[in-house]
Parts: sequence; structure tokens; C-alpha cells
Amino acid sequence: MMTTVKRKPKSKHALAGEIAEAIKLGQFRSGEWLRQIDIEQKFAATRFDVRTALDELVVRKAIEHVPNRGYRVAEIDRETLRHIRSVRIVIETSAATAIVSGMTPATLSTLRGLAEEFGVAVREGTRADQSRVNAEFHEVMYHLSGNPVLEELIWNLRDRGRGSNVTVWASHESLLCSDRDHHAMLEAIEKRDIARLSQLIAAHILKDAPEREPGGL
Amino acid sequence: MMTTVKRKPKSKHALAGEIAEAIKLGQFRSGEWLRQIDIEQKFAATRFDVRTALDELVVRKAIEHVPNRGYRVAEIDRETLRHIRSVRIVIETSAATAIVSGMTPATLSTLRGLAEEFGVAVREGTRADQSRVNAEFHEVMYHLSGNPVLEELIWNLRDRGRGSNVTVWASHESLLCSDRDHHAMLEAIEKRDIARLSQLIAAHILKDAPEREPGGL
DNA sequence: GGCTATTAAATTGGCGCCAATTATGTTGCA
DNA sequence: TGCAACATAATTGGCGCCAATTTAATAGCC
Repeated sequence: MMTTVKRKPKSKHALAGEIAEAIKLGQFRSGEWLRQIDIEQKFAATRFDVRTALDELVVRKAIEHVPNRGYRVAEIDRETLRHIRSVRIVIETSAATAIVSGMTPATLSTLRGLAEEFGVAVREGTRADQSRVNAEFHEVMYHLSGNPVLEELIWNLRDRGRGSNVTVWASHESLLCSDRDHHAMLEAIEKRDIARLSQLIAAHILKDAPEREPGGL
Repeated sequence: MMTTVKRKPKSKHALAGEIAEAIKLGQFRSGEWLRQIDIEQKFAATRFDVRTALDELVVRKAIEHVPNRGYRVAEIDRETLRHIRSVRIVIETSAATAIVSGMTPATLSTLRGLAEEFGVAVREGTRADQSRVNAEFHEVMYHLSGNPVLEELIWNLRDRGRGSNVTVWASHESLLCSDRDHHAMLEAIEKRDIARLSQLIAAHILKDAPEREPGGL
């Protein structure tokens, strides 16, 4: 049981991050109501901080607000999900060029380490571990683009697409696939093969939440 | 019912929109402190609503918050501006294909009307008029993409880039240039010339806030 | 018995007070 | 005169109370 998380710094923004993280990790189901009392107990925060954090998450599109009803985890329909993925492909593949040109031996070895670490996490780590290492890998990679705005956008869109694919991601198949993708990306970066990297990124995104629909994008 | 100041909406979100609009229109200068008392008088809102709205704008990156100092209009440095424009080009040009394929005679004539209207606004309208018509033109155009997520993203990035280029935009030269661009875009859409449309969009974005700094970075 | 009106409990959310902090103005001192 | 310490005014921001609204529980009615 992991109720009442211990946190000394009661920053509103930090609390929003905590809640967002919890949602990402699937601790709240899609469409589930987030009662203020529950949240304030679970995260050991005051009522006001909870409301502020929840408001922030509404702006960030992580949850939605219904007047006089409260806040609930946003349900993203298939179509929106497709739109998000479509935009993600455009944005993330656009980073490929900058990633390759920004590549250095140091970051390359960092990436290699993280790719290995992810492989380990897939086999013997918790879901949170996998999520964290995976995020770190992509963070380092996209950081090479040298464009903070681009980076931030990528994370926003990734977060928005979460919720329904967590279960999918739980499949060991998908995890192994992600693992292979990471190594393939590394290889492409190393060989400065921009086209291949773009292709891998696009495929990676599509696999992130697969959908049997004819006609990509 | 509508006085010189704004209306009195009951929604906090609406107030945030009003303030954001005011910032876009240059009623607050870059780096200027937004004193809560001033805001609450200017927009006839309660202290609490002001703070909520301001918090929302912080999340939306329109303003920034300094603890115990207050809120101020975010100053975007040249580099960030460049990054934003870079991402804008990627995203907005990516919409070109969908725009062309989604084009219908009805929307085309709507666009033509708006392009004309913008031309009129440039000559004899207020700055607010110009801004509004211009926004409407691009809104209709990007709406053709059929991707709401993409649309929203475009607006977010546009808003973030505002602040320093309003003065530039005041230049009659730039306005006339925008006017020409609109008509050129129309033509490209009509001819289903995706490449040309992409090119025009990119150029339009670059012209939106040209680097005037000597030896610009 | 099933359905609806009424009442009670639970939850949300608007709003304001006042302590903490920062900015401003003033005085004393070298 | 310039600087620093202090006093005072202005501003921010944390927090809680309670009214408005929704949900449930219950009783009343057909």
C-alpha cells in the first residue's frame, strides 16, 4: 500500500507533477473521478494545494474539469490519439537531423548505457523502473537536438498520449520491441543515418499504441 | 453592458484568456510586472480570480512567476524565439498536405473573404482588427488540416512567440507583406501546390519576427 | 412493487482575511 | 554627501470557512 506519500516540500507545482506521474503510471484509470479528499490524503497536501495542482493539470490537458462535479482523468478517444501520434511523428522525426549533428561520443556512451539499463529493467525491473529509464533514454536523445522548445513539446505530447497504452506497454512483447528499437536508434545515430533514425522514431511512435487501422498517420 | 474595460465573465478561464489577449495586443510590455491590484481593477475581477488566471498563464508559458515578487510578462530571448520559430516551421508546414487535401470550395471562398478583409484592416482598421482577422484567416486555414491537436499546438506556439514582434508587426511594410502572403497562400491552396504552400508558410513565419539585431547571433 | 418527491450527507468551489515577504522612505552616522 | 540600518507602506500568497450544488438515502405515493 502506498498511500500518503512522504514529501516535505509542499510546492504546488511539484504536487501537480506527482499527480501527473501517478496518472502516467496508471494509478488512476481513465475517466476516474479524482476526489479532492482522496488526493489530499494520498499526497498529504492541503485542500487548496490539491485544487491548484488539479487546475494546473487541467491546463496541461492531463485531466478535465466538470463544474460542480470535479476533476477526472481525461479519456482520449481513438481519433484524438491518432492525431496526437500524427503530430508526434512530425515533431520527433524533425529532431533526427539535429540529434545526429549534435551527437558526441560522451552522450553516445550515455545513451548506450541507458539502452542497456532499459534492457535490464525490462527483464527484472518494475514498471516504474522501465518507465523511468525509457524516459531518460529519450530525454538524453532529444536533448541532443539543442532545442529546448522542441524537447518540451515532445514531452507534453507524450504525456497526453498516455493512459490507454500503459496496459499495452505492459505486454512483454512491446517492451522487448522497445528495447530493440533503442539499440537500432543508437546504431542509426552512430552511423549518422538520419533517414533511418527518422524511420525508427516514427515506427517507435506507431508501436507505442498500436492500432489496426489501414493507412498510417 | 460592455464598458471601456472588459466584461465581467464568471469564468476564471475566460479571464485568463482576456489577460492573454491583452498581452498579445501589447498592453503589457515584456518584463513588466503584473500587479494583482491593477489586474483586478482593469478587468473588474476578484483578487482570487486574478491569481487563478495568472497561474494558468504561467502554465501556458505566457507569463512567469517569481515567488514573493509576483507575475511578469515573460521575456523571450532571441535564442528561444529562434527555437520557437524553428518548431513552428516544422509543425505548420506539416499541415500543408492536409490543408490542400481538405480544401473545399466553401472554405476557399471563406478564406478569400478573410484575406480581403485583412487587406482592408491593414489599410483602415485598428491593430486589434488586424490581429483578429489575421488570426481568423490562419485559423480557418489550419482547421482544414482536420487535426485539432495540431491546430491547438500551432496556436500555443504562436502565442508564445508574441511579445517582441508586435512592434515589428506595427510596421506597415510587414502588414502589407502579410497581406500579399495570404493571397499567395490562397493561390497555392487553390492550385493544390503543396510545396509552394509549405514554402510560403515557412517564409511567413520567418518574416513574422525578423532578426533585426546587429550581427544577430 | 416500482417510481418519484423529499430530506440528508457529501463534495465542490467562491471568496477574504491576515501573516510573511519585499519594496520604499527616512533617519543617523562616518 | 554617500551609505547603511531601521521603520513603514505596499504586495504577495497561504489557508479555511461556509454557501451552492450534486449525490445518496429514505419515505411517500400511485
